[in-house]
Amino acid sequence: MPQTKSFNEKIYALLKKVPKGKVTTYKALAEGLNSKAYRAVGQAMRCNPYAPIVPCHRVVSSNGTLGGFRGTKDSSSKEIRKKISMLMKEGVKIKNNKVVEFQKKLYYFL
DNA sequence: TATTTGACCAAGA
DNA sequence: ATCTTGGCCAAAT
Repeated sequence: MPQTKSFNEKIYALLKKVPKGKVTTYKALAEGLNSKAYRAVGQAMRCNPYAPIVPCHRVVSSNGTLGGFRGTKDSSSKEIRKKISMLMKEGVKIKNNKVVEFQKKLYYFL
């Protein structure tokens, strides 16, 4: 049986697997897929092309930053701000655009 | 089919 | 510390 699902779909599946209150990084997702397509991951999340089933707000950069579009360093985007609020509500605190103890809240796929 | 892009990462200056 | 460069991969055009 060939893999009918694209990489993107796998990413969504993995992201869906992440429990709330936890975060993951593009890298971790890629690694979970046995690939290094950090970029492809972000590219896929670019706009949740698949549905609200993909909690992109739970995805952060390897640096612990929100990642968020390369210019969104000050949470300019309201969407991002909203995501931050959601994370805070779930237990993930954000400080200075960075996840507090992000490494501790990181969800490991491996 | 080829080129461009993109919410990345790591290292170098 | 910030900025630039190179590299990586897949999806979109």
